[in-house]
Amino acid sequence: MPKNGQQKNTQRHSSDTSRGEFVHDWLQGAIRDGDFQPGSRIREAEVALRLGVSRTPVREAFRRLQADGLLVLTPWRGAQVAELNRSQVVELYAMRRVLEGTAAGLAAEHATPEEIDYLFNLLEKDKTAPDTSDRHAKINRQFHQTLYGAAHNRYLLKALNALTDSLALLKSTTYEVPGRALVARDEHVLIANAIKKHDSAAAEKAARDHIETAERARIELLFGDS
Amino acid sequence: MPKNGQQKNTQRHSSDTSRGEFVHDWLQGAIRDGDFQPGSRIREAEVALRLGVSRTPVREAFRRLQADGLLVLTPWRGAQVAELNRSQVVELYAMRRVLEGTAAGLAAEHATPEEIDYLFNLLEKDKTAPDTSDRHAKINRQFHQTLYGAAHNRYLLKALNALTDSLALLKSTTYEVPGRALVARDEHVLIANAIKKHDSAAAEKAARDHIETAERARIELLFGDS
DNA sequence: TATGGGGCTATTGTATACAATTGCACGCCA
DNA sequence: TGGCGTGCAATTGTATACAATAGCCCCATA
Repeated sequence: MPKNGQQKNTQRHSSDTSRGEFVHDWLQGAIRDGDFQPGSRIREAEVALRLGVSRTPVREAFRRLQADGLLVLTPWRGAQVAELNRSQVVELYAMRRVLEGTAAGLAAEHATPEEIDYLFNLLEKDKTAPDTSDRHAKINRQFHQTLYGAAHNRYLLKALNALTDSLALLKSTTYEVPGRALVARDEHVLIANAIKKHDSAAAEKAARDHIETAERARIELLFGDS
Repeated sequence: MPKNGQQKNTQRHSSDTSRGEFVHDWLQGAIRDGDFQPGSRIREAEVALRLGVSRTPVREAFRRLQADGLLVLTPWRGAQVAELNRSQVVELYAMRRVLEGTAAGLAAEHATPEEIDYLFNLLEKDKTAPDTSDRHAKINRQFHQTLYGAAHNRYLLKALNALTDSLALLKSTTYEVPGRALVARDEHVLIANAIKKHDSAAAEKAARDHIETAERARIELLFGDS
């Protein structure tokens, strides 16, 4: 069971969403926030008890999270939070480099003026934000999320969200690496500028480069070598 | 309920897979083969009766298929087979162009000699195969599936499989377009040769071009204009 | 005849009882 | 003392009963 430091909303789902949906969202959030450690086992009955529902909607949520790659279900042994080994992390970043680059390239072609404005808004906010890795990480998420949306391709969006969720299994943030926030901001500026100029190729390259440095920071953080 | 021309294996799932898994696979196959029309409603009870299981495993399968994008579940109204409108088809092919190109590029770097051999094997088989669109479509699937595997990236593989499943919603095959089989074979040869030469850039380009002509054939087939 | 409201039916959402399987602990035997 | 087999407890898989909801049909009324 999660440690539940600041008491996640464990009570009453709004009446217009099904319990299964509610459980799914709760679990997804709990995994994202690191309340469940990767590799740890999650028992249906525990979750059901905790959220005040029966096992049925819990099982449905488990199946969907399995399809999303966040849970590993073994017959008769139930659910474990997925773990990423080194080669998986490498493959994940390889994929992300491609998709993030594609998203930036498409955004350069299809982004609306509002979306572009919002990107620059976030950059401004990032510059003036208090210097905590949490804060930067949050703005970072918004930046990328906006970028994904600006590509206007629902399959790409879905795939990128799936990658982001898997990445959340790594728990720590590359923003914990000293100096990462500044480098990342500069890289974001490059991406945003290319999008504003509708320079698709430049946007794609900038995004790929950005993911590459993020990957290096991540590998450093995780494995302590290059 | 599907028409079930040649009697799909509706009886007894092998005892070592759960009923939920069995139902999931059966439904996935049935949708792929066009036994359920896109947009048509699927009732839990019907499937349960048909496969001789209770509604519980059926619901689990529904949830997973929803996550895969094959079903649309509306609260209190159940499941409908997903439909693709024109913009979705365009977005889907844009995504596929990227991923297929990436897969070919990675395959040029990482394919094993066995995988390369198998690709050429399939090309040979395609050349000598009886000239029915079904046969070509099947070999085509194997070729692409092999290509996906040769990239050796599990996230890419998963994303490509999801796209392929969605594409199957379109039911008809571009191989029904006269002359498509020959063009496709030539394009496959280009891809395979580039992979054999470990020329990543050429492989990527060849694959993207291949998807582009496939898209044109598809649009022609679906909407009757360029 | 058109329209709106009320109840009925079909269908899904949820809970719970029960079956099946696994892993572990304990004890027996070499 | 160590290895193996058996039985039990914990946990998941499945079926089914029941609750809740939405859509439809029918009838009454203007």
